[in-house]
Amino acid sequence: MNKSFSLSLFLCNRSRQRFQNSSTLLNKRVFFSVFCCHTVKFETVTIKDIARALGLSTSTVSRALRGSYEISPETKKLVLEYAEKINYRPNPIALSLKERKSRSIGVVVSEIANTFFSQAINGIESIAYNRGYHVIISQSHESYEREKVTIQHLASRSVDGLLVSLSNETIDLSHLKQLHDKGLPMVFFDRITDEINTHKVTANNVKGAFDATQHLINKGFTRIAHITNSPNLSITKERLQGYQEALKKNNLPFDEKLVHYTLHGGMIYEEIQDEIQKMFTARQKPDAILTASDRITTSCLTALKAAGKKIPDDISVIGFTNTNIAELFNPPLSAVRQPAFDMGQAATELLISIIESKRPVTEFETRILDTELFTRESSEHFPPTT
Amino acid sequence: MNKSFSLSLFLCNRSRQRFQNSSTLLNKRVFFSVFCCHTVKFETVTIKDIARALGLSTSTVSRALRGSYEISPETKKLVLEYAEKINYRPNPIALSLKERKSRSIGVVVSEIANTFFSQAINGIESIAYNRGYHVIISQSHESYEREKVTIQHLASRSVDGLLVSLSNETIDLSHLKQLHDKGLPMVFFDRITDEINTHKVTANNVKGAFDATQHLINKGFTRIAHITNSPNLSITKERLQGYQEALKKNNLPFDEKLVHYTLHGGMIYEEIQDEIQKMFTARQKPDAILTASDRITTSCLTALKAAGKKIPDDISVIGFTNTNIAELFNPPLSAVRQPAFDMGQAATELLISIIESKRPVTEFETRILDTELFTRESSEHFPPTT
DNA sequence: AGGCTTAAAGAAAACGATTTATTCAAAAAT
DNA sequence: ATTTTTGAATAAATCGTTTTCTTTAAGCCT
Repeated sequence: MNKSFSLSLFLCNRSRQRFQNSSTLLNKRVFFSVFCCHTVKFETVTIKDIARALGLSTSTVSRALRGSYEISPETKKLVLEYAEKINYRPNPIALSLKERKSRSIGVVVSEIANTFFSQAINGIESIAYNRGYHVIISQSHESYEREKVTIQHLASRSVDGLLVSLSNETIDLSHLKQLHDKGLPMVFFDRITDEINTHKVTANNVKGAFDATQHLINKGFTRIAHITNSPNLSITKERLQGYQEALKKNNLPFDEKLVHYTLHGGMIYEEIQDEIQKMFTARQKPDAILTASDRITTSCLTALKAAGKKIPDDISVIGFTNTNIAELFNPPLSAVRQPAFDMGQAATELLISIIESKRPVTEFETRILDTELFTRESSEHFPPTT
Repeated sequence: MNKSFSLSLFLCNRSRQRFQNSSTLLNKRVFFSVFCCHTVKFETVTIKDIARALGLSTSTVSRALRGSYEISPETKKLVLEYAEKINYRPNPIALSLKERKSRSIGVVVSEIANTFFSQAINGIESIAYNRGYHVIISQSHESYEREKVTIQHLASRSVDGLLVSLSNETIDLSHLKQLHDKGLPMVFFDRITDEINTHKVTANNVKGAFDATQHLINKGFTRIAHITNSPNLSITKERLQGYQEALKKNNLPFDEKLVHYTLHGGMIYEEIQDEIQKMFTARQKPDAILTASDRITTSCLTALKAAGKKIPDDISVIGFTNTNIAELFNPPLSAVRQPAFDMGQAATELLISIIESKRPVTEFETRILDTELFTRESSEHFPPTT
């Protein structure tokens, strides 16, 4: 009695819903629009369907599905079996609304097509998927504007946290500060900032640059140029510091003119080309170059080749890059490699720890992971200085 | 004045479109809901707050925000001004629940750290973000199991459509067929299939391989090996076909032993190394190699170098790859380049057209985009055959 | 003046799930 | 024999919006 009543009520609701959908169409083919209402939809099974089919209430079904002690074993079995049979999957959107979280994290990097970032993303993904989070990747393409837009995009309540590596152009951090103040969990990696107090993960750039510079000095180079990102970035400052420390330790003078900043991190080839040009028309030419990032390194090699410069005969090169084909270059490229995968993993673990923390997190850490130096032919000295 | 209102309204609508949600498997959910029920929450302003503050009903506020004619100009102004003041942003999750779509699309590729795919993703992103869709990228790492899991993950009602490039291992397509039958829009790109009737985007692999082979033949090579992906993939068949057609056209015999399949697409270095080994221990050694993908190409070059083979003196190489530093290789690498960015764009446009179609789409197209051939030193013949 | 239209706003249902509060027997305790 | 407890299920509120259905009051006709 009661049962049949609720059934008919349900049917009533169903048909009303269909009607409502159809009315959004401009024409009046009501009967047809039942089948192709508005945009075509993916048909899904809900908890209501199970409840109706078994003559139970939605609350009972919900509890049965999650094994609540309040439900009798027989009912549980019934529900679980039927759910399995009709391949029921909870609607994650409804869950998100209820629980006020989306189980997704946003990642903002300058470019995917960059060996460092794509490896870091693999690290991020490896942790996130295991912990049940989706990863939404977006690129700033080294533009402050695009970074702002894309972060706004992600943040409008659709991600539970953010993994950020700042763009070359970014100076003002208010777009991030605002979100951070509102309580959106975020972790910075690689290109970090002092202005926001949260977890951070970075490579030991000071040591990486120091080691690379020391290596060049050991090989006998004395006028070492440094082509680097924009001065805004943390990695720029850290790498410059390592470079300077190595010079100082070896009593070599620091010449500002040997430091070339590129505001787009090698994304604009002409920018690098110009710097190479300047380098070779200067009165005092460098004998080696330390490049500060993946893109800068490859653009620089391309520009040197275009300018007809031979490596290492005319000039030596060592670069920060995560390519795994440095060996195949002509000549094989000496490189400082960052632990990209591990950095991505560490950043994601830290982020999820904030997201899932039961109380506001106030103690933050900055993890610094070691780089690796690979010396190959591109940093040889001709003639060798034994 | 008026202008600023319509602007804020516009921003409102835009942000509303951007949304993504998570999907989780039933059993996992249980664990997490227990685990993080008191997590710190991102404070947010809702339509209710506005209604309460202004002494209006939520329906009035909702209508005012979207400029309904039913609301008086004064009320509209009041609401819009207040919404602007407290920085109201519609909750995309609630919208998704209501509209039954997430405005997000899922992308499944084998690897991000692959020049072809990262460029294709740039193309995908460029269209998707303009149309107000989030992009969720996931990787199969060439594994059938991971492809299945990740697609299930994406599909459990959290994405509006899927952009798929199949893994090397995939033979059985039932995981995709099932979703397709249920009405989930999907478009295949690069590694496509005949078994599912939908839009597809691919490079002209037949012509690409034909041109590359013809180029090698023109240079005087007669025993051309082909190292390629698993025989399951469409691209494998197409490239093999182009290769065979070129041989046939030039009256060269087709030798099956010269075709080397790799089941993991170069992801496992040893696999390539073994094939190279076989190649050079065979009775009849090849004089040139056509490699069929980015990873295979680089792994192959690494293996040749490790085996002490000089290119092009000992053997010539031309490969499918989208790297933009082919010039920097030793020697500069001849390459067939796919229009990755354009392919990503085309696939995304087609997918969104299905998603937003008012009626079920039954007519599908397969777009075939031309490849480009770049000849460099790696495919020279020594001594030259004039 | 009574009936009709219309403008403007509010109430309530809906999206799909969870959860608190409630009901209703039957069993246990007084 | 009445009250209390318990087991098992349901009703209803909630999450934030949209949208259909009502209501209210003012303005307009005869």
